[in-house]
Amino acid sequence: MNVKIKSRSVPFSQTRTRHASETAEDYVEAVLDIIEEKNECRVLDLAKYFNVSHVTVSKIVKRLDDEKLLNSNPYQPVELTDIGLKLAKRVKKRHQIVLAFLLKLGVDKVNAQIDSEGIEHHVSTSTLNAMKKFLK
Amino acid sequence: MNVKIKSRSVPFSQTRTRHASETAEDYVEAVLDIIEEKNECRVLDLAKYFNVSHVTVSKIVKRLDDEKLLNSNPYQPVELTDIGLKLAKRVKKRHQIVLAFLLKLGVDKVNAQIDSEGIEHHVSTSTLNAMKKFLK
DNA sequence: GAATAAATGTAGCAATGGCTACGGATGATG
DNA sequence: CATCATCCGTAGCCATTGCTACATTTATTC
Repeated sequence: MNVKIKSRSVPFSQTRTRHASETAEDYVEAVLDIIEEKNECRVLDLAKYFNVSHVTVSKIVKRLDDEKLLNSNPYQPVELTDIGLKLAKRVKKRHQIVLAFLLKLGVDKVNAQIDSEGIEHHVSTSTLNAMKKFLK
Repeated sequence: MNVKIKSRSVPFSQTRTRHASETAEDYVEAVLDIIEEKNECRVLDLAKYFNVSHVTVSKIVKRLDDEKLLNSNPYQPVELTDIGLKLAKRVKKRHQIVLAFLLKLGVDKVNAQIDSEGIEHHVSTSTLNAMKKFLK
């Protein structure tokens, strides 16, 4: 009963674009985290957070500034725009749900932490709701 | 005493490298799927599968050939090496577990299918085991 | 206020994953 | 066996995410 090849109407399309969006989500979430902790977010904070060079951060910040998710001025701390803040809060909430879900599922803290960061970008509303239900 | 920023020992490191590995996993799995269905896997089969141009496939196939995951000769079908086959089977199994898990969790078929493809690359052994347990 | 350390920016390179345009190979079919 | 459609490879472009090396700005400290 040969399994039909999954007709991939959308899934794998535009990998590069999708990765760029994931980066945007990771960055706004990180900026929110860092601001909550230190009251400001510098390029170097992000570089440490993601374990990359400040140059990489600088480029991405520039792009996210263009996309109106961040406000950045030369040699100044990075700030979230209203849009960026909304996105960050949404992403952070989703992240927390995924993490809590994995923990309740029985995954150890370290792996739950790591996996939730990778998984969160690939969770549809449908899956997120199923996770929420499970958590109750 | 302010909450420590999650010490990301490894998680976010080497995003580009990580993405390349995910691509490798996706490709060997796809090759296995396609061979099981049509007895051979051509560049164009992969292009349709991933909804990209044959050029993109061609480049990636070349890289995976260099990495000894595939055997490819000009104008010939793509084949899996022993290493590639092992990887493909492992990936496919993991994929199936994630998919079954999402379905049992109550996610609808369409979203479970899509999400499982994104999630599978970010599932540690620990999380995979928790999913297996849940499935029993 | 000048020197210095720290933080950012800029230039320029590589790898990955996209593409279009074009040319060569293979295989059917007349 | 010549033609032609299909398949595949190559050239060359772009964006993203990495990097090192070097320049500039900001902040501190003497």
